[in-house]
Amino acid sequence: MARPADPNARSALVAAARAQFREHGIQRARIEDITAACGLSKGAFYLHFESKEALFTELVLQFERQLDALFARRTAAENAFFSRSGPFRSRDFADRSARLAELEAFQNEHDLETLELMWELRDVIHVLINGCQGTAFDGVIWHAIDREKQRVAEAADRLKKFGVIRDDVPSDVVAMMLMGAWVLTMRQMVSQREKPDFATMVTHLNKLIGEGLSPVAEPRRSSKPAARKSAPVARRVRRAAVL
Amino acid sequence: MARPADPNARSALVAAARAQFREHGIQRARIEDITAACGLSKGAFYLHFESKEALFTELVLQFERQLDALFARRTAAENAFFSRSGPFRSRDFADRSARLAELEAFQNEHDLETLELMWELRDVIHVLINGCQGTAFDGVIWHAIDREKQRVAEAADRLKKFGVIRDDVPSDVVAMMLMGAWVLTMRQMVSQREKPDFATMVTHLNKLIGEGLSPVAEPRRSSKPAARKSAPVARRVRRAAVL
DNA sequence: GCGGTTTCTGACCGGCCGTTTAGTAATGCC
DNA sequence: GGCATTACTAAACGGCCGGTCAGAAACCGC
Repeated sequence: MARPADPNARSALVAAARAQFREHGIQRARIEDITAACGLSKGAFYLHFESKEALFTELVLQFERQLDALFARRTAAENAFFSRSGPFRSRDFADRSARLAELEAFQNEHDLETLELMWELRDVIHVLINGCQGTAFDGVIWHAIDREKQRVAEAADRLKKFGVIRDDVPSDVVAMMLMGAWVLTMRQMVSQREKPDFATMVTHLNKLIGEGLSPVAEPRRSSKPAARKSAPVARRVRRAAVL
Repeated sequence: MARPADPNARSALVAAARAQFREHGIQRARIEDITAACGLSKGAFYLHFESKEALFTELVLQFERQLDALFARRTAAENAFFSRSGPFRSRDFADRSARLAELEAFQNEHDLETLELMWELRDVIHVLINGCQGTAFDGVIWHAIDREKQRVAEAADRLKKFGVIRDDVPSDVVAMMLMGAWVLTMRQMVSQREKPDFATMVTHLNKLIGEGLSPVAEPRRSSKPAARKSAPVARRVRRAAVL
């Protein structure tokens, strides 16, 4: 054998690199700063990594793999739910409620898992949002967000068909709001030292969206002036857009 | 006199620079590419601009000035509205509606103006979001977004106090959704050739938020089981978070 | 056409930084 | 301790590109 390598040099370099990337972006992060932070010389970097980009690629791939896995699981769960749950025609209120509670439960769980991943890799995400224009990673994060946005929009469409949510608000607007809030959440994470309370955040977010989406009582049709027998289950005051 | 300068060289350079910035970010945009796109030589750039950064600074300042102006006008309008409109205690439904309609009207108008500005400078915004980490412009756009977010949150707080919107959803969550949708809208603009239909987008966005925020009928208090005489103005089904 | 003036060119400089490499230090084994 | 082997260092290399400047070109008034 011979001189053994510092066993934690590599992970130290990764950590230091993440800090530098977060601070300066990929382009302006300097190798020498990364190695200096670990008490190593510039050249030592290349004992562990092919290049600066290779290191970052590693981080991004890790992020993408985990995100893909989450996405796949969530999509599968949604598909299973909708096919198993059938067309929701049931008038049985208890049944509907139970089904919706199930949907809510696993969506919430997936939300939290996703937020956890984002927290773990928040510095990488920050770079992917802010500091990779013109690099090979340009657009990676937005691609993921668009995919997620589309998933939400499709879920909204399905729920519309089942009459679970109102159909006079375009699904892509709904998706845009929901995912937009996620983007701002991601953005905030970077400067936070403590992990925020994701659970209540998700709850509030979904509450607001969910209730904004609940179906409106049908408007009186002037062409069909027949008196309704039963009161509508839900009534809603017309509310102005005031923000 | 002498040889006259090309009268539209400067504006051509600005246009070419914007395209390059949009494509590659500030750092990687090359002076030579900018000038070449105008049929000029590298040196010519410096006849018109101090430096690459100076050119971009000019664009950013233009953006900030206009955004500041819009923000100031909007804040002033809101303050005027709330102080003039008083504490909204009136039970007069017609009066309330008229006031809210007024609020809605000018918020809508300001939204559209702001979107127009963003469309105009969408390439600059794109760089401010994606391509300026570690530069002097790092955070500029997020600062503006945070300011706007805070404005929305404060407006929501005021409306809560007046009982116009429900108070069980945190104002900052509301603001996050609304501004998040704006961020995604900005993001989308970059790749769009045609100006999208801002008016209906704003309408849908505000409708969804507005109605998600409309006050819920008071829950029955078990401690005060006295029968209510009049039906509540608004009732809402509990809706699960399903996206 | 000519002189004077301003515009514009493009070769050049210089710094920065990623990457390489020749050399040195540390370590294990005998 | 000596040797083989591997880890690590630091100086040097080289490409890239922002910025400069000496000179060429264009233009005006005459």
